[in-house]
Amino acid sequence: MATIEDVAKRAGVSAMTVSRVLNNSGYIGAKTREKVERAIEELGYVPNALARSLRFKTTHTLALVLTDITNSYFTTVARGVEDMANARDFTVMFCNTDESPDKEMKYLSVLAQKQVDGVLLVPAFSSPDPILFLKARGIPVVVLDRRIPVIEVDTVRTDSVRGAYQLTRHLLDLGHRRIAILTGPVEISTSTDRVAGYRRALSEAGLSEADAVVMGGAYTISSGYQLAQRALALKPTPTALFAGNNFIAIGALRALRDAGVRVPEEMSVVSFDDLPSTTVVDPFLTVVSQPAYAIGEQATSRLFDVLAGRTPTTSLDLVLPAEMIVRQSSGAPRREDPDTG
Amino acid sequence: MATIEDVAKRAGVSAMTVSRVLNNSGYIGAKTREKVERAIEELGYVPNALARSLRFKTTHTLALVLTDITNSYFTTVARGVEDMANARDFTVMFCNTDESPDKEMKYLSVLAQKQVDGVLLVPAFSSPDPILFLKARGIPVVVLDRRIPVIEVDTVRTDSVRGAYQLTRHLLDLGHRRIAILTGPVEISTSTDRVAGYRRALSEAGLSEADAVVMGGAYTISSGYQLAQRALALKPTPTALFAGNNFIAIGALRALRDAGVRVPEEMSVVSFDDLPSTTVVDPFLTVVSQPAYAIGEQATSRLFDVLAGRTPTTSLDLVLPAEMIVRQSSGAPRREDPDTG
DNA sequence: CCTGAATATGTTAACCATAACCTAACACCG
DNA sequence: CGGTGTTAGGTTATGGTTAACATATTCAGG
Repeated sequence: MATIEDVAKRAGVSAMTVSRVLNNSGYIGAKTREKVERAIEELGYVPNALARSLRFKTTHTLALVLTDITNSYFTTVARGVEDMANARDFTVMFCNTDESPDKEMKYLSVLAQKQVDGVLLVPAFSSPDPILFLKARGIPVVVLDRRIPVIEVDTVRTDSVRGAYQLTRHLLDLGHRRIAILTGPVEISTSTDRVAGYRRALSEAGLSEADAVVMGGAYTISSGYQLAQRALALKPTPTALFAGNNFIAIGALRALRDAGVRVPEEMSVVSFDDLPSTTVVDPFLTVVSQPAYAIGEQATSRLFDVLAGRTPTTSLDLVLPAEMIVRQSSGAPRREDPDTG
Repeated sequence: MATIEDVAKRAGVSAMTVSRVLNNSGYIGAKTREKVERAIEELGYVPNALARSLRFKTTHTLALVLTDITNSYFTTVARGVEDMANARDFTVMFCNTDESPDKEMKYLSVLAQKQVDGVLLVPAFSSPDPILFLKARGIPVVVLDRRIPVIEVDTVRTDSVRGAYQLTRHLLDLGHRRIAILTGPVEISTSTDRVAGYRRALSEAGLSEADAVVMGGAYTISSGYQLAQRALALKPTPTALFAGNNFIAIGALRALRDAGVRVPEEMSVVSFDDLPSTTVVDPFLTVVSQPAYAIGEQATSRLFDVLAGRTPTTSLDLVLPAEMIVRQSSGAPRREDPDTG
């Protein structure tokens, strides 16, 4: 790779003159400019961004640290981040933590070393440590998707409470009274928020604490499968299942298929998170759809505000609304005596 | 962010001594080491990778340039790349080109500036220019998914010819004789290869050139929808559709649904690319499944070989086999006089 | 013809980390 | 006790770019 010095030699000028041509700064004679431009062309020179970054203390690079890019929800978030970053001539590094706090910290350390200008973080865990680590090193962070309790940090997320409330309310309106919620890890805010919305809807409908059926597992297909199996074994059996995310929904639907339980005739199913429209011919699942792309965009936009020094005194907690989409997987419960399993 | 000089001052030693502690090189007294380690701890110091990279001419960073991370196939490729890179302590920058050669070149220029150690490229177009650009700057490239004609470059891809042959053969074995292939842009090697495999199967089955129904569009859902509509309007109407990728398959299935054509009773459908198992409850589509994760892994592994100087004289063209999975979307054609539409 | 502003280009130092080289103290040997 | 090797640490220069400063040329106006 040619350096600015190589270009300078070839053009018969000093490196500084080449720099001026490159950055259009200061005075440059017309002939000199031409000579320099020719030399740049001939050598295929591109400036070394490392050297620039070392001087200017900015790398024009962001990092997106998430749990698993393979989850279509995060894929879309990532796309929103990348588009917004690209529009400002930033590039994005991406890192999968697989929900491992260890992997997360390792990545954050590497990212700090690589001097990224900012980090977009989907925390693996509800610990303030990763945030503190970044703040201690002056690296701006925006947390996506999940809340981090205790600590002050910019956050962009979906209104899980309201989304869960809406879905539960929808089921209640259809006549369901025994609704099981199959949710992710209890330590993660999305889980607790969705359970909170679910409980709120139940209590508003006059149901008691005892009517709530909360089953916690992980945000995975296999967990969804197992939770649904356990829900089917309950007496009285729930008439509706509320899946805490798309993976749990897929797992639950498979469990129902394997158990020969028809949806929605024998069991209604609703889910937080839609399935990607690019992989489904005929959307069937009643869902609350998260504004994944917008979350990526908004979080990145906030990060740029912080980078530009446009930082209001208070930290942001941007809560975007989810959209409920009623489809065929939810219907009225079967007409039976509601008190017999 | 603290620098090595800050640490040195705090520990009362020179920067070089700190460097020796960090890299475990040279002699260090036990007390000195302790003092330095304490200072590092207290300041939360992490070494500046930019400065190191500037000296060592390696950034431990790769770039993955692809068309759209939102396509589940590429998401999985990306995951394969990231896992392999992470195992060697490399980070990955990702870039969506949206099949635009312009965007692609802009990204490559930025990546060259940022001194990435290597590029994994899913080319937007069958032009050698991007490869030449990188090679001129001494940046190793591995091309994924698609062939680039004319030029010598390492490539890792699926055996499109054979995969398409298998799918076509499968339809022929079921008794289909009028099979339409709905494919992507004719300039992209995956399209031409899949059409080639399709044609080979037809001709082996004793069908003539005139029996081939090749319809080219784009690798998008809307293109799949339109192509299927046009296929339905043909006389004689095909009895089977071969979708060139997953998006085309989804579009085609939607067109069939909207036209009230049942699959597989009235129309068999097969597809190159599977749909992600994480979004489908009950896989239905007969497909050839690409080893997406392995493609990402293998390509990255090859890149590391090149970086390590383990470069055989000849360039690699690694062609991984696709796996045919027969499901319910393909069946025997309806028993009619095969010569009347 | 001289002065000062405008134009054009070069030199030095800094960003941060470290390889290569250099200095100094000490232990051990004959 | 001088010589030599080991241990422990510092100094300088380098990597590529550019801000700040310095120098040199040109030109207009008095």
